[in-house]
Amino acid sequence: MPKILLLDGPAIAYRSHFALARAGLTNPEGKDVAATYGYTATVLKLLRQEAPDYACVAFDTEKPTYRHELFEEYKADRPGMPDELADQLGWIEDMSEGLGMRLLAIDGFEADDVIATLADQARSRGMEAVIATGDKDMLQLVDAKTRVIMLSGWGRDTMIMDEEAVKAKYGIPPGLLPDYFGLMGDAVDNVAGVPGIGPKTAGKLVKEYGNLESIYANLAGMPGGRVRKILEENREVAFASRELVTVHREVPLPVAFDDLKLRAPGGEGLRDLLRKLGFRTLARQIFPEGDPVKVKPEVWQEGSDPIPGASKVGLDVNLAAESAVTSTILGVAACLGDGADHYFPLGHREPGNLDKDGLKAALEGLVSDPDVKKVAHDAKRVLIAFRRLGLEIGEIDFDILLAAYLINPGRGKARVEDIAADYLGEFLKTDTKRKASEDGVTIREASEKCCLRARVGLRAEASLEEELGAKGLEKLYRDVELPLVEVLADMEMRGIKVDREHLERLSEDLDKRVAAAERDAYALAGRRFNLNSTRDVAGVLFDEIGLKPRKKTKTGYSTDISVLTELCAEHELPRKILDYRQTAKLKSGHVDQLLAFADRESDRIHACFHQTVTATGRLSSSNPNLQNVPIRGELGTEIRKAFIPSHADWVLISADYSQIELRVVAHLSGDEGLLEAFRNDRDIHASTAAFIFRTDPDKVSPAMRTVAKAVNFGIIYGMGPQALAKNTGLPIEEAGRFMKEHRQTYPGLYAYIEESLAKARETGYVETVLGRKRFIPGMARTESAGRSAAERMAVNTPVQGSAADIIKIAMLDISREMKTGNLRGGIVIQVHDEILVDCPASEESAFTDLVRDKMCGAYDLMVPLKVEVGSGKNWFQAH
DNA sequence: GCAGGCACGC
DNA sequence: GACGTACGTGCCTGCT
Repeated sequence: MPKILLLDGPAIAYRSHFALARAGLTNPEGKDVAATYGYTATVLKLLRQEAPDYACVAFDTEKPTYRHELFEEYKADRPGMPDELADQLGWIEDMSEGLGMRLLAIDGFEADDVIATLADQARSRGMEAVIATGDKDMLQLVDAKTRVIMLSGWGRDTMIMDEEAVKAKYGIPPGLLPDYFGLMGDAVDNVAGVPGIGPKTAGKLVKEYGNLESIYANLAGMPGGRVRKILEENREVAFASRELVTVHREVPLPVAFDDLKLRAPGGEGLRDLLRKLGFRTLARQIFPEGDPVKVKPEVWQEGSDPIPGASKVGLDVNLAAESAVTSTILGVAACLGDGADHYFPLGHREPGNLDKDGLKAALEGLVSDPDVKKVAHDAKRVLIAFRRLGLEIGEIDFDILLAAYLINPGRGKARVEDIAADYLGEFLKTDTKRKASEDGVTIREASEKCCLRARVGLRAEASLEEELGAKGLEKLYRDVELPLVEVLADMEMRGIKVDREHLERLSEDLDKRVAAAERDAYALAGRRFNLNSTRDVAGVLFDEIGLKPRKKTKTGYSTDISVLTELCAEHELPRKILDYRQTAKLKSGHVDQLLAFADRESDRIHACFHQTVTATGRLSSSNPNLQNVPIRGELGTEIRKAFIPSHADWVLISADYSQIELRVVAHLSGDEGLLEAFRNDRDIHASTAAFIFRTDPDKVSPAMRTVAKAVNFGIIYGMGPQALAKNTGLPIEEAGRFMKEHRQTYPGLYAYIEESLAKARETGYVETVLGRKRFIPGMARTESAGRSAAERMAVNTPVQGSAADIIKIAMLDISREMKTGNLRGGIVIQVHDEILVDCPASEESAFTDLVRDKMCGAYDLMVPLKVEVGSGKNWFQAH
């Protein structure tokens, strides 16, 4: 007989909290995770013990229930949920879903009612139901096929209550329990009951007469004592109390019963969650362990025996620092499919390895055959290192980092250790006491670590490949992401040249401006203070000068840009602080950064472009970050002028997608109005303004366009009226009105948003045009802020991610054609919707056409893709 | 070494 | 009473 397990979420959570709150269980971040731990352990035990086919966890919502409406005092005396527990609810809910169960929380009803409804549905399907709860009211649901597991204190045995057990305990059948509890009342829930009737009398009455109706029907025949009198006087209370303790069995549920089938635990969210919570033991219970990953590195040296070839090689490079392009290559590990682990010490300082050419030749022999399958964690690093060594390696066939990223992009860069834990059930011990620099690390130590990483690649490849297939990510991986590795490697190695003198001048100039702003600020404040310290700044502004604080942060009063801007009207100092911040930030955060990263000889910056970091599929950049180079204002212009072509007779070409995200929105939603606007190449913001202000397109003022732009933009981020109001300076009601107008202007868009949300709730993920998936935990959260955050991600990700898909295809196409055409120029920077090319002036027109064609033709949307191309002697001019 | 506040980009 | 617009990187402070 199929079985459903119905869990009373709040009951298990509370029980875990009170049992374990003092145990001091914290996660690696130091946050209290006790309740979550207890909850998870309890649920795992129940799942193992009951082995259900279906399962559902019910939670209460923040909204009042019908019981509160019936009865004002209901649960009035009950203290609110303790903060430590409330803070963990999101985890508890995510954990429930991760373990394969559906989460249900229905406004207006309690978890009990949801459970009762499902128990009834199970019964009518001839199914067995097991309810885990701490609430005795639930016992009324017990029958031949429905059992209740009463959870008592932690560590104590739970009591399984079937029909017989209920009769044994209360002396009455489960169906009469509401009458019994109604008469008795319940102090905890503020259910009055009939005063003067306790368990004894209630039990006697119900046993003898049955339900309340029968009791009152027989009142006349009762002996005329105290009991009869109080029953007569409290008829209404008796019935009302019974109603309160009776569970509601017809809660409207948003899911079909079949949706409650128990899924396999897992989902990428679960691994993340377990890691974040630090539940290693529980993780091992859920994801069983594999064979340990062990290596016996053989350090290759002059005179070593030749290495027999292998069909598969796991590779890793040992670098002295982060940057693959610029740091010393200490060594390379090559682990053979079914053979030994080899380490090639190419750059260690230890003596005795002078035959670099011999080492390289041996290494190349292992990898140069294109039929040998090469596996690595972070193929880009390996590719760049091999190129710098001058070794032919061809393509790397599998990148476990990239695969793990596509399987779960929400996690960010997965370390080898993470992948080993998730896909091999192995907790690697790779913690090195010393940093992995060449100082103090012996070749022996380095080879162990490096080979271990390479070996994990070989071991994990199969399950990652399988997972890619299972999630429908194979094509995205093979056709887009893996080939993109080489494109990014090219970009990084090429680097972008900067004008060192220009930057140095700028730095000096900024220095003077910073000093001036500092002087003025001290003068206005009447004393010196630390302008970089928000705490100091707040002290001066709010305590000493007496300006009114606008908003708070966790640690004090906020002094961010919006606050200071507002305060400018009242005092001169905020203006100076803003000046100081802007110039100081630009200097240290941008100008000096660029100078520090520019190669001493070539003046080129070889930033890293990361392919496996963002949750949406975008690239990110670091060392330095070239994707947040200032663009606005005089200083933005000056900084962008520092980015120059690599040679005297070369140029920079910048190509920008125009409104790519809104075009993607038009495509995804198929909204008529948006499609029409883009198909006719209208100014989308002006066009929107005409609609929401109900005016002629040619009568749209710049101010109206700005508002429309903010609304259009906000859609992509799931903005609400408050945010719009703040953005535009409009009153909230007006902002709300424009959003409503917007909704009426683009109904298809809003229908699409609803569909996306529904899909995310149902499947737990959202996807882009190329099928890139992001798992969104928290769509079923009961706490509204947490749920809203999840919903915004669900809406934004397909938009941002599809745009990322498209520009990645364009980069691949540009790169391919560049190579077949033997062009000498190449891509040097990507900034989400912009590609920057550095090429000889003689290739300018070829590149201009190439970039435009490939960017426009990257993907067939329902609207055209528009690209703006410019060129010049620096990045500012090219724009 | 790490969290929080802030600011730059899309 | 908290929250309030997606995705990043990196500076600085101030605490441990």
